[in-house]
Amino acid sequence: MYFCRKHTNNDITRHGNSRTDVDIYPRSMEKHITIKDIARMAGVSVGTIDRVIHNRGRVSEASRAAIEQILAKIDYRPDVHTSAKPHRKRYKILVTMPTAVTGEYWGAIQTGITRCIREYADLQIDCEYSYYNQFDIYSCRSAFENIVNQGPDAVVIGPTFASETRKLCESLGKEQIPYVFVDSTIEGTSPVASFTSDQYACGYLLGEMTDMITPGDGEIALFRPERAGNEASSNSIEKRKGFFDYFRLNGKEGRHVSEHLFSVPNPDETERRLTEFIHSNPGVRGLAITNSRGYIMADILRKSGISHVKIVTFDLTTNNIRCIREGSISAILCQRPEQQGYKAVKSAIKWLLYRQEDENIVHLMPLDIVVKTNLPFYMASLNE
Amino acid sequence: MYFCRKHTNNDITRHGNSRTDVDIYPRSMEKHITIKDIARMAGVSVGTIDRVIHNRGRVSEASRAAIEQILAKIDYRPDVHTSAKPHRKRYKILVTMPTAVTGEYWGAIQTGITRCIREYADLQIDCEYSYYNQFDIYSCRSAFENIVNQGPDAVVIGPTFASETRKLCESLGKEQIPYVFVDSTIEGTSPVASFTSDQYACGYLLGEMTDMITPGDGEIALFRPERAGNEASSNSIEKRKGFFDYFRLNGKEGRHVSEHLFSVPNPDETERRLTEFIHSNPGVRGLAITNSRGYIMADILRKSGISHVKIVTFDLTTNNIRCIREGSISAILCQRPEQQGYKAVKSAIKWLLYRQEDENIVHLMPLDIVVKTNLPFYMASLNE
DNA sequence: CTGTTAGCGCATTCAC
DNA sequence: GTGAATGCGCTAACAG
Repeated sequence: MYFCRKHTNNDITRHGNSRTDVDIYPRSMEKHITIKDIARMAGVSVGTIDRVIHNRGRVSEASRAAIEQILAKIDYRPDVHTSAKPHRKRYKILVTMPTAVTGEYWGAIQTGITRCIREYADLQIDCEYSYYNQFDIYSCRSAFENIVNQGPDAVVIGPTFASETRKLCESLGKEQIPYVFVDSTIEGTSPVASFTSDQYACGYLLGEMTDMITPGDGEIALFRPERAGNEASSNSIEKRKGFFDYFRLNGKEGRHVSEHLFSVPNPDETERRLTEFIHSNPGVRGLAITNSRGYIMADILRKSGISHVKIVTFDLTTNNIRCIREGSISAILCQRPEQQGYKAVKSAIKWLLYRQEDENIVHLMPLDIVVKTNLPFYMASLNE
Repeated sequence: MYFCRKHTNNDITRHGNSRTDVDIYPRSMEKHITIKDIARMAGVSVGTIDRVIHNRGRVSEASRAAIEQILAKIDYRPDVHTSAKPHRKRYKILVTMPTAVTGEYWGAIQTGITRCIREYADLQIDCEYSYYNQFDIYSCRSAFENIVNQGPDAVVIGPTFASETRKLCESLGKEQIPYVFVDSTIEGTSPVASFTSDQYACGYLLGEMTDMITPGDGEIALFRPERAGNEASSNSIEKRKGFFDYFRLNGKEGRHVSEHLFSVPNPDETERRLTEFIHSNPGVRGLAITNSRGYIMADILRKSGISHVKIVTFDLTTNNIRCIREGSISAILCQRPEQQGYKAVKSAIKWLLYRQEDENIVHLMPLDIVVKTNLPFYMASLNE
């Protein structure tokens, strides 16, 4: 593949009363070079150019060398739009991830995915989904086992179980099928790109925000989900580390910070334990929750008539949105799941069309801080 | 113009072990309808179709009616990529705004603009700039007077002076030249789109954030720039209103909030007055600045050895970035200037190419909250 | 191995 | 008023 991209030789021009300290801006005045031009330069036909550009073989070494020569010199960029047309190929992108529920995390990722597919509707792209139960490794395995034989041109993976994912990636690698990750990335694989966020930083920011908004002398409690049986996810561990590092590295040892587990599948017990905790620790003024379940805490506190405890949690889910509007949650940290989905598909498409890979494989999403006032604007921007 | 867009009749399909609560996702399986198809249906030639689609006239009423009939029924969307080719037209987009300085607000807007131009480099688009001095109405006037005679196909306007801008828009309107606004929008004009943020909400959020991070009993001081001579900008007024409304509408009357002016062109006096203010008001724990000059306050306080005062300001300028890294500024509120520039150009291009206007003219940007921890991720995302 | 050519969807002459 | 023909940049099928 030989798609040279030289952004360096844009001419720099000033006009009229223009003044600026911003150095360069492209004016794209140069004539766009076509394969026809290259053919003329090389003294061969367009067919030959096409063959060497796409490594289709059946080209003499002499021609190939000559053509690669000038290809290296010039700034040839194929007109991707006209080139997509002729061969009439439909690309099939397969998405496999935990079941997407509207208003929850994976639902947001899916929203971004569909938006991207829609935006590229001109191109012939099919998108199919294969969901699995993120709490059931067997469900994941059976989903993953059926990926390759569906003959996708590219796969978007929302991973949960590392070993299963690695196995899938290995099969995809053998078949030369490109794949991208959303939400998290798995070591020992070779994705075209992955869109995720720095979990340690998430935890650190959780610490910073909770510290910021919890009145000076108030105690802080960290709540982490209790994983049924198996070990905590690595995400959760990283977050925890970041959270405590914030206090440790910023001279906040004076702040009283405690740590607790809560059970997602068992809300009754959580309610009982939290209520008891709050009553026996009246000095607590800030609650930090490492996942999206902050609304559970908020609802419990509201039912108990407690309003002096600040809550910080993750993800703009329907319930969290409700709570931040009510004022029962103070801040929500978001990792732009829509954008993750959108960008994942976009990078897959770019790879399929132009074999164009990003210079960086891992894309860390920004960590957004959403409070009551900027919520509506933030939400409006998600659909754009 | 007759570019129907019906996203409604996408077929909805489920595959394999797919399960979801997210209702629709487009699969774009349908054959793409071409003008050839329409010609066949209408029993005319493609030329005729083209004429009615583009209102070029020279079509019998009978044909026109028949064609519009089926046009209304079907979901015809022109293949924008191939359609842009043939006429080989270069579009010239003219950008006029206050002088852009790297690392400051308008520099960020320009960054977004150039990024968009670069992204659409396939299309033949020239971009030229005409800067003016935002503090000098004559400079603005002379820049604006030279816009129309440069023969732009579209104009991006970063307005400062309302009346000058209105005059410019009027000329553009006469010439049928489309224009879009960045940063703020001017009443009484008809832009294709405008990208701005809700200034009242900015002020309100400034209030909320300052309140959140200023310890319970600390006093808060609002600082607004003093405009030399002329009245305060409407942006500034809106922000001020939002700021005080936050405290008023959220039962925060107990909080002591004072208001002050500072002079941008006269830093010495500002330093003197601020130092005096801080010393004579030892109860102050939070400073809210309605523009990007928070770093000035931060630097003054740092020089005075004062570290117990939180500062909240606007815009990710070089100086503010430095201060937030140092810890002398606690939070920065951003209105995504890069995205404003990017989207402004994008909407201009879309209009030029497809006459496609957004359903909403005014696009309110999200208000981002940047603190020390999420700063690096936020900055990294700006170039994507 | 290589050149030629027929499309792709659209806009634009240019005859009729 | 209308249709046929040409070109845009590229791929792919087909002759040599």
